[in-house]
Amino acid sequence: MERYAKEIVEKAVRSLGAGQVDIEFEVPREEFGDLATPVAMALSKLLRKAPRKVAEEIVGAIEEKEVFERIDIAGPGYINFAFSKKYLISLTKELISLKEKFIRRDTGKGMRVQVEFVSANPTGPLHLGHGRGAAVGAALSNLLEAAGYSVEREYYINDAGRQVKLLGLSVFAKYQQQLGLEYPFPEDGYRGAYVEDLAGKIVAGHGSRYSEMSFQEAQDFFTDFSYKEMLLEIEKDLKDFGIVFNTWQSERELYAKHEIEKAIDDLMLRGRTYDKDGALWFKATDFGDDKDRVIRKSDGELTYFASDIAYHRKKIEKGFAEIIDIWGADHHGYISRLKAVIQALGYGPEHLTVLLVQMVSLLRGGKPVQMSKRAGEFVTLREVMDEVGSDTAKFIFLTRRPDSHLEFDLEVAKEQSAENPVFYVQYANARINSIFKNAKEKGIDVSGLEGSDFSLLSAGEEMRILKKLLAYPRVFESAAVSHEPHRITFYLQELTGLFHPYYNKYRIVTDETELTRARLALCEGVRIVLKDGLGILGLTAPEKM
RNA sequence: GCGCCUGUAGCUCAGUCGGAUAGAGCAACUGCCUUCUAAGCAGUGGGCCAGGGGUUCGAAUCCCUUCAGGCGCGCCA
Repeated sequence: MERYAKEIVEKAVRSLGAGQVDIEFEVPREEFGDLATPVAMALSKLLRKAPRKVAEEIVGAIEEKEVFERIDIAGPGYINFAFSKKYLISLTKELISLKEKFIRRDTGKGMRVQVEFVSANPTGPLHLGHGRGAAVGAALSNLLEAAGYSVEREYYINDAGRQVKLLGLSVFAKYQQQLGLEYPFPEDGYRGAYVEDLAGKIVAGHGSRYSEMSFQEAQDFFTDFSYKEMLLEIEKDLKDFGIVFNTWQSERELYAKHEIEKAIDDLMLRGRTYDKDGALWFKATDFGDDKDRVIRKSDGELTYFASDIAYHRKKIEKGFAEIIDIWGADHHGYISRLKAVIQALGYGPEHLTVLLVQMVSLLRGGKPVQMSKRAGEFVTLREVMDEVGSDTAKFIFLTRRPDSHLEFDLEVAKEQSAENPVFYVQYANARINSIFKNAKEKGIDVSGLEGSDFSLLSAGEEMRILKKLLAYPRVFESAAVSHEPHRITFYLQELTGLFHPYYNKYRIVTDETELTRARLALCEGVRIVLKDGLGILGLTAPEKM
């Protein structure tokens, strides 16, 4: 509904000869109307006329008067629009018959986008911070896909570095110890209970077969076994959390397919590297990074950054129009060097978007829970899923801006469970479902509701719901372009915040068949939008609660 | 020391790229179930938008600065 209003106002402004102006709309407080624009105030300086005078001229130039019930000039120079009921009804009918097609404008036009998220090292189970990244990444992917982009959801597996080897060593040490042998546990080894479990599995499966070996001899087996087990667990956790990936990119594979050398050669050919002190450096400072970065150390080992270069080069080669990386905020220092890589490879820095998801501090009953993967102290995503439920956890993650710090109090999340906003939203869907069931039992025809007589909807609550429904495309669109799924979450709470009181005050299914059908149509609209929003957020839409 | 993020109701958080009287949930208190689901509804209270300067018709929002919290600054991964 905003799109059309915008065209109308744009036309009017143009006819005043004001040239190209970006027309902003906002949704004002109800008594002012449905849409408002401060454009006259912005123009007043340009045209050197009083804002209210400009507003009058704009209003005078508007031709499509029948769309609006009234157009007012108010305050310092706002133009407030109130749509005519007839226009609102025609749009609502479209919503009900066209469903998603009405909601979505094809902004993406099939452009390919990759969203990489979670990408936790397979050296331990996923913890709560990964859960936040997963919820946000999945929701963003869904959002972009719905907006017409072709989205690839990728998980990058760090299966090549020192960390997985350290996991292997940790398990090896526990294995020896479980067999009653002396073996020093590595200083900075992984200490979680899952390391014992991995060792136990090897003892159970292979007995003392590796007890006489040095780690040197056994490391391939221990490392591979351990990280692959962890990866299986991670995959299962994500699956149970309702997160789907399309591709899993292994770091080892980059090595195996010589992608690393190719990438380094590429940068060398482009003249973006140099040798110093026996090491190979990338000239990150050419593209605004603070310092140059080492690709190959003087001992010949490649750095982790070398893999990152190859990995991002591969993303580019796959031909994505935009690459989105979702990282924990503790990695923010790496943005500039990777943007430098993108540019060194000949692309604009905007080709890569890094979305930072801020840290999650975990509390239990107001007291902080220390999180350290190495020390084995952490609360896993699995535990949180079991304790508070996936939908609740996701909802908590998705009611915050990704870049705001999050305090996740397990006790509060559990206590609130009964009163949790997620249920409030889902409950509306269940309720509507129940209403339809009731209507069918009473023998009411619930098909072809877009053809019902909407003019029978006269209550203020009904018009308010209707307008809220029609505002959804705007919310959806803005959430997609700004990469902020949480806007959907808040919107759904507002929508259901209108629906529940309405339900409570009015009876939907009555003896008056036509009125019933009109109200059912309104419910149908709510249901369409609710399901769409919940789906994007990756939440279930239960039919019964 | 430098860089990034954050500071809004008792708590957890929104605030539509500068707009009208700053919002929601939770917590607290008072009422509502013979009627489509009470995971609901009606109502009450609650704020120097961390502090201070500036920019302009107009600032929670932009700039400067101070304070507080978090994170990051390796030939680590």
